[in-house]
Amino acid sequence: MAKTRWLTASEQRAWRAYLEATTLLFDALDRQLQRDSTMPHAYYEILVRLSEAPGRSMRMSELADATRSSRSRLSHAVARLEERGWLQRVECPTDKRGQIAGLTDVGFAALEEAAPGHVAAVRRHLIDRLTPQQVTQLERIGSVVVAGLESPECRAARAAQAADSATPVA
Amino acid sequence: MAKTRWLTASEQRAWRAYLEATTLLFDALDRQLQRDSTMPHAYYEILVRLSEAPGRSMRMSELADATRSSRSRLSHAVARLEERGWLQRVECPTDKRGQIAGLTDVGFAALEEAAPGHVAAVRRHLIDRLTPQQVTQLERIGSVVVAGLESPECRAARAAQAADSATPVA
DNA sequence: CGCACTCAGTTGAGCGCTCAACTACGTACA
DNA sequence: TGTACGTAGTTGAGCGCTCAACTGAGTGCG
Repeated sequence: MAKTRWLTASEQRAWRAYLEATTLLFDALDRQLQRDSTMPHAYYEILVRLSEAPGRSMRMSELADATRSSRSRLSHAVARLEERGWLQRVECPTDKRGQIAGLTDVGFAALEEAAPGHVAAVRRHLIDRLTPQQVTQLERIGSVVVAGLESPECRAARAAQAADSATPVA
Repeated sequence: MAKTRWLTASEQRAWRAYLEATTLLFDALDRQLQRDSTMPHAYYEILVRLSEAPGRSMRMSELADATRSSRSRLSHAVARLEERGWLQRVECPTDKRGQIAGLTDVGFAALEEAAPGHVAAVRRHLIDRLTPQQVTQLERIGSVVVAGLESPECRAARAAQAADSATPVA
């Protein structure tokens, strides 16, 4: 193991600014959605992705990938959303292991009601505070980071838990 | 209520890239810390702030501000950390309402052991993927957002819950 | 002083998330 | 065809966080 490369002063300023901004921002957005629309942000994301999908429905694993969610998280979340009547699960006709989650009309209405307030909050706290250049910079930075975390070695690391337990002795 | 100003295409790309990057990144960092050092990132932050404070100790509310945490969250977290023997709470001599949280030697040792792996992960997934210009851009963007969310009206909104319940009739 | 108000911090219920284990179906290959 | 492995999704225990309510100490003012 090599000697630790600590962050330089400017790297640390950047990391902390990003960390604090994100903590405050996500907390604020979650609070707004929970207060005005009784859902956490993760649920909102699920509704958005489904609303954009053809037939307003998707396979569970596609939906998990689209929302950057673990399968377990999605499974719990969809169960709760189904209890509310916002989603519905049906079996996949071509693969009996599969489930297809579909947005109901009630769920779509809930999304339509939640969206304006949420978008306003995203603007107020983030987008409208940035210059157009900064908006572009943020997109580039985000894309680079996503690409890195989606690379084969990282996906493997995320699945490692499963791999470990599936390899009892060697 | 004015008509909703939806995000433009480029704003939406930026917001989603940032959102996805942050979701993946924070999940990865949390997993790494939990796996290698048995603590969530929020606990790590508490240890870091205390380790940097004079006497390795701070008032609870200062610590809450420094970590961008709610008082409730901090209170729960400090209780858990105290159970592990990493922190210790003592009464404030000048204000009997106050508590001072101090890092123990065991807690400091836990931080020293966790830090290299965590910093390496921050580098691997974020800092080392960015150009020096992007590091600077990220700092500027983060600072602007933090400033906005720390402004009077936003602090008020965060405290509104307390204010509401403290005003039974009006 | 006495009373109302504010501030510091804690508490417990409820909920979403993680982890690990599990079921059940699909696939490859001898 | 059988067996071993991979894939899709679910489940429950445990834990951290939020919200609201609470205790108890400081503060302002008649």
